[in-house]
Amino acid sequence: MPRTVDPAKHHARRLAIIDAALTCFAAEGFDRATTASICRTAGIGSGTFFHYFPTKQSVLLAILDHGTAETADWFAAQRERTDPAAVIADYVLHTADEFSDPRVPGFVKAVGSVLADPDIVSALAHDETVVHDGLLPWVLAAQRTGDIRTDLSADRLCIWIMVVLDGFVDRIAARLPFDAAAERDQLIDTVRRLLAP
Amino acid sequence: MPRTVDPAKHHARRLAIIDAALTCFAAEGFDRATTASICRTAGIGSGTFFHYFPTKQSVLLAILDHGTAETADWFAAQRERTDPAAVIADYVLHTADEFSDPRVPGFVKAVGSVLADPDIVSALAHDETVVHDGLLPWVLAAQRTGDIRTDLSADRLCIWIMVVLDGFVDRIAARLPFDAAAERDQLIDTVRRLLAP
Amino acid sequence: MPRTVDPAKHHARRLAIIDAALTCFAAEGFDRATTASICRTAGIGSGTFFHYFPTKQSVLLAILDHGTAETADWFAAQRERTDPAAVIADYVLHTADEFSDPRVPGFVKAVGSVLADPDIVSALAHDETVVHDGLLPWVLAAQRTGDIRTDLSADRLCIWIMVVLDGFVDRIAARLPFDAAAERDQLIDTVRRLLAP
Amino acid sequence: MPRTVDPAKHHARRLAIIDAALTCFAAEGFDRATTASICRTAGIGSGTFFHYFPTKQSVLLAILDHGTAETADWFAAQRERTDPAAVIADYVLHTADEFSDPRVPGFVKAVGSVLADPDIVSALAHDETVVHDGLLPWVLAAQRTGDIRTDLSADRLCIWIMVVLDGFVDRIAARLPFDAAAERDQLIDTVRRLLAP
DNA sequence: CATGAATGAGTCTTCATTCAT
DNA sequence: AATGAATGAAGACTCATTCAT
Repeated sequence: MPRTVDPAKHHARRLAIIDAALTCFAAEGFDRATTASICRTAGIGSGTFFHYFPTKQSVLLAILDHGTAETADWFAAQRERTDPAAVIADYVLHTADEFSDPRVPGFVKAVGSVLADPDIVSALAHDETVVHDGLLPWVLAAQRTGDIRTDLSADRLCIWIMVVLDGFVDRIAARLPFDAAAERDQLIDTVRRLLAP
Repeated sequence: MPRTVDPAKHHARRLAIIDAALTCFAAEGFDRATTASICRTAGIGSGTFFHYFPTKQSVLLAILDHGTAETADWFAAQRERTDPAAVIADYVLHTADEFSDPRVPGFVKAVGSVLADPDIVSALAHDETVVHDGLLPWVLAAQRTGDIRTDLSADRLCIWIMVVLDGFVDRIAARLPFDAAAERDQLIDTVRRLLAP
Repeated sequence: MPRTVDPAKHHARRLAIIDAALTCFAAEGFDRATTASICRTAGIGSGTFFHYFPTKQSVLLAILDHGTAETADWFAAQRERTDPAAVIADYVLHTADEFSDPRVPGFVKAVGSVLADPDIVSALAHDETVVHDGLLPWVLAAQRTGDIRTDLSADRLCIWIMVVLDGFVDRIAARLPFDAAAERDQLIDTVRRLLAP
Repeated sequence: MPRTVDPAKHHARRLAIIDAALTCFAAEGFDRATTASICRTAGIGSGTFFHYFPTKQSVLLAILDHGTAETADWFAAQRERTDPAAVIADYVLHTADEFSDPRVPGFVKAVGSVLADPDIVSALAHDETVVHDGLLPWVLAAQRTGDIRTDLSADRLCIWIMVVLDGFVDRIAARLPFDAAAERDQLIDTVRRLLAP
């Protein structure tokens, strides 16, 4: 049965390429990362790369989609929880932990240089939506319980949480003397101060 | 025996090229902005460009140096002031206002994609230092007067102010529904919450 | 102990690939037609293609051989006829009819772009020879009966008939306002004028 | 005055590239001729090529335009002549002579493989129009003087002249034993027979 | 036999940079 | 000083072909 050689293998290799591309984009930026270097990192030939992805840009989109899906999964896993403020705090910490993959901050910067591309922008917008929509019910609930301030709409509070998280990742990416682990506490404290009634 | 026909003209043209490059980098990112497009924007020939700057990268450095110098000037101008908390707040607002030049957020993103370059990193580090050193005495003074918290070192407070500012500029650059003018108040409030004793 | 599961099936599939290749070459030219598109047209996998033909070029040769064989068959079928002038005229019309397969003119053009290849040139030369040798006895006979001119050698008359036919197919391939059906009469008249004593 | 370095030089080099491309296309066909080989033939760097022509295809168009312009010039030069039949005969011989450039027949074949491209088709259509419109008044005049047949419209006679010329060039391109010089007389005789009343 | 995933040589094209004028 | 023509290194992507299953 020589139909599809092995769907699992196909999927695994696709993931391997995505992973290699993430590494390269993070280390060199989108434009400077060559498909050749991605192939070298993934241990494949250039033909294989283009067998899985039609363009260099399309791997970037695949990475973003992958991240968005993971975020959605995370929020789905919280569905049964009852303490909204804790969920919000956990999300902040969860995000901070994701940044402990040393490639993530570099990757975030890399994406910044492709914001001219409408496909990328729309993928990012979708990701923002998923985060925002994931956070919103908990923020609303926390406002209802009086755990957090109500002078700002839940919508804007979500956005400002994301502002602080963005600043945090930027700082890590800058690789200045900034101990991400040590500052984790400060991050959660800052968000708490932001949300305090 | 005048060497250069007109040193003032030389300086003016240099600034014009820097400005054109800022426009192009902001709009297209560093790698995608071509020297040709910078020349077109500046209304000069490519030969002229390389007469003023040896490489494309060198204009980027010039832009960064220019920004750093302006920051230094701003802090120098505050030297006589007496209310440290107000100076800090003014710096935050001053920075937010700089972002009202629609090119700045785009430019910040553009720089993010060149962080592999040591010259750029060192220029950015210098800029950080200038901000940090500009802010530090006022933060120390404000701590001394009891206006702001003292549970965190002045050094780390400076960094966290910059975290929030970085997140703010990211959000503007993302061009999401984020009204920079309207959120200015929220920005200063967030910094106030961050610094509150 | 049958070697191939079914020799007839093998032959049929070979023909199907030849036909698909003819379609693709005609529509896109030899270089621009990809083996992938031939496979798609034939409804087979790329592996199968190379199972039947060792190279893309070899299918082209197979198409040419196929056409040459058909021409030889046509002439073989006339062997018993007695009116040489009519056979010549019929050949002209037969050729014109072959061009009514809309792929033929395009295919002829496609072949034109591979004339650098010695194998192709020799296949074409063989085809020319078959036409020439098929035509020659009838032209000689017609000269003997006085039906056509004798101031030119039979050999050169054959060639000039082919010149006119070539021009005709070119014109069809150009898809200019040239109604092949309507011009059939004109074609036969032109050949008649060419051959008139 | 360093404005335009030298328009004459620019034009000369453009022509040199066109000439080199003609050589390569004729020898290898459009698709197989690489821009690299054109550059080598023209003795320039690849950058220079793309400084003069935006794409490989655009040189092909330039060659076609060049040929069309020469045809138009030829007809313009005949404007004062009074013997229409002689002008027609001269055009046929003029065209045959053009084919004595050994590259022309190969080039004509090369063009055949790009007929999928609308830009090429439209350039060819324009060329056809120029020939047709150049020939038409003389054919009409020759019909009026009774020098040539009138049972076919002047329009169709023009087309059939082109059919014979096309067949002639094909034959030369095939490089079969076909002595173009010797067959020149036969060509003009064939056209005469075609046009005879 | 039939398949399609894997390959890498080869192509067109871009663009920072040089230099004669 | 200012220009823009010339350059060639480098990169994304295509596609004929191979081979394990």
